[in-house]
Amino acid sequence: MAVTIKDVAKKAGVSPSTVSRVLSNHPRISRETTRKVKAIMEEMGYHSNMMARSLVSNKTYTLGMILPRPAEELFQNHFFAENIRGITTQASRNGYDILMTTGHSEQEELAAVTRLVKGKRVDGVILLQSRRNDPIIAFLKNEDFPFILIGHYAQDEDILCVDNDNVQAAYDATQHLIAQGHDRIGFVSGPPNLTVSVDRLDGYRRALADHGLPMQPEWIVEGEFLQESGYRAMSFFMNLPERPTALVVIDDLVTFGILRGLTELGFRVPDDLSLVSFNNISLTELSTPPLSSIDIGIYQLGYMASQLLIRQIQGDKPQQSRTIVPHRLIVRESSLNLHRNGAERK
Amino acid sequence: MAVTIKDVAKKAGVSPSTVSRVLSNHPRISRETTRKVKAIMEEMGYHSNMMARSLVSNKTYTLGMILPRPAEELFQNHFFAENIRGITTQASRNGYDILMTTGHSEQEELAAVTRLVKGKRVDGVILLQSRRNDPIIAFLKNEDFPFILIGHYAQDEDILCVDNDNVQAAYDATQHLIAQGHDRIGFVSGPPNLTVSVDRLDGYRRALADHGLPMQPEWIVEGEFLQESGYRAMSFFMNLPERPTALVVIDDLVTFGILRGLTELGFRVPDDLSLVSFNNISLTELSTPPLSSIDIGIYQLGYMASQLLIRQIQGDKPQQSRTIVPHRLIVRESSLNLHRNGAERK
DNA sequence: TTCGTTTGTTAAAACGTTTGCACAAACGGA
DNA sequence: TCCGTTTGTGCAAACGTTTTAACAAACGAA
Repeated sequence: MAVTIKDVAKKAGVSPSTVSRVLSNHPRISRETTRKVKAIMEEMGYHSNMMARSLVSNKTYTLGMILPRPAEELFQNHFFAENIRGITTQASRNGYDILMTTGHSEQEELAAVTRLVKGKRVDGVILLQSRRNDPIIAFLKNEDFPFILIGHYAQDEDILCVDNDNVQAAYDATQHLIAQGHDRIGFVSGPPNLTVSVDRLDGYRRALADHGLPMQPEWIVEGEFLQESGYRAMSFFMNLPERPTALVVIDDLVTFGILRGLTELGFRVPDDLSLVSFNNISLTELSTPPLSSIDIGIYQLGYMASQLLIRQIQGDKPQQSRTIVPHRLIVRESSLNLHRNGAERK
Repeated sequence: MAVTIKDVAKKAGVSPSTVSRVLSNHPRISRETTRKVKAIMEEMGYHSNMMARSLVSNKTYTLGMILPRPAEELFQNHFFAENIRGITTQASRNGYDILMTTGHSEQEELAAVTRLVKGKRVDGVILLQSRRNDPIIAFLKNEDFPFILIGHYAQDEDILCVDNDNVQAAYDATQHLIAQGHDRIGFVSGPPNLTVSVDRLDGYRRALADHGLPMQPEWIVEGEFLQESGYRAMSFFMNLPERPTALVVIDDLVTFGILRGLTELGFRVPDDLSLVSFNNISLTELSTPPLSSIDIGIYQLGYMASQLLIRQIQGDKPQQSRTIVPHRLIVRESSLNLHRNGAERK
């Protein structure tokens, strides 16, 4: 049916091996043969069969990726497109494709990875998130299969990963609010089993401590990466006898929930409550008021992950296992102390 | 290295062919043999090598997908995650994976598809968008390779696709505004070479005609699927001596641009200008005011595309080539005539 | 002239499956 | 008892590559 290496060989009057070597730029092939074979490949419309090729070479030029399951999805959503774009851009630049799968339960996810790895469908795997005691990480590590994690794995710091310095990022956010004159700052966190929640909470605590501000345990609220969590956190805070005047929020989406609640109750941002959150998704600048947010370089996280994984596949072991993508605080109206610039708040 | 069918065969005391048949549930294999072989596969941790398998069977159980290029990206962004989620969910339910590639130019995109198709890496292709005279469509059609388009291709109605009835959707949007008492309705369109722009403009025109409202050519503005386009359209409209009182807008993102501009200039929505747009991305309900939008079922578009493509691959030719995913107008504050309910506008 | 080296090519095995064909054993009807 | 059919299994070819080892030819130095 399709044109094979044999067809080309026959027409060119050479052996299949020669054609294969032309394909892989073997140094021992003469200029004349190369020219002739290439011309005939062109003429016959030859394209090499990837399946046959990778069967023998044991390489697929494909990276695997597990899509997050519905539960975590909302968090990933905005993150997602941008992150994937980074991953695929860099991958394709190196001649790699991306293979995506999903699983509808933790078990199915593991089965999917197993299939990709054991079935030799991919050369490496990119993990978009990790849970505590992640069985997928255990499996990949045990198989000694190349993989990279976006984020990091507190239980094993030896794992190749691309991450932000979330402690510092939260520190910066908190410090920014302090600099605006706030001394009653709350924190809206995410699920406590995610490293990202732990890290950011830590940064918040350190900033308070370094500036001699007291830590109020009731000013720390946990939730999901969902709008509703923000809404709930908002009503909790606004019903306290002693309210915070500013919040550091784990995710922009949560902040949208807070904002909506505040608007409904007639509170104003930043006057009644200042807000800084994380991720800097595109909508933060469209909201009213525009939201201050920490840009964590989502595209770059994906981009670097691809790059480092491909390097590792090609045998280029990186020096350190953790690569940090820099973050940047984008100050917008939601945390600007417009009306009482620098003045202390009563 | 890895466990092969031969290893299993040897240990089970049968031939490789028998093992292979156990794998594919061949009817002629005895219950006893099946049991034994499966036990041994389990014990040895056997997983079949996909490359070898698809080399001979000529099937990959993989669907290909080309990511839209940077230029179109912003439009796709919100669309994207949701759409992909639909595609992969349904694909994985049928045992298919998704292979993604990108190209940085039209030529590279075509090369990528060629590689996937000719290299036998995928069983079918999903196209997320189409341009006029799309060379990819021409190629796939010429190769008689299974593919499906999300959207439709005006130049060839015979192509398998999943689409919305965009004419009707725009009709509904326009009619809704008319029902709110508007008789001066403008339209903000997208790039004129995209079918979606043409269809929606058409629906808008028909609705006006059916209700006896005159068409003002200067009330139709073209742009990109970008915020900035909205901003520009807004200043154009608001500077007209005779302004429209409502707009139908091709995409939610464009509406965000309009909204921002209006807010800057001190205009209010819906009082000074009512707005209805398309796609109903998650942020429409978070904006102030919340935006009326036509929900086009992005997830379902992806879901159906997967399903129909897989059916076609498996030889199940569908009756009609075009499948319509229903749309739904979600009315929110941006088009509700709150203060003068039903009253005619002067 | 001789022989070691370089250059260009090929034959054949291997990668891990699937599948058409052959064949033996078991079965069942006459 | 005989023979046609069904049932269960194995042999070997095929899928389209890559790659090792071998070899012939050309070359160049002694």
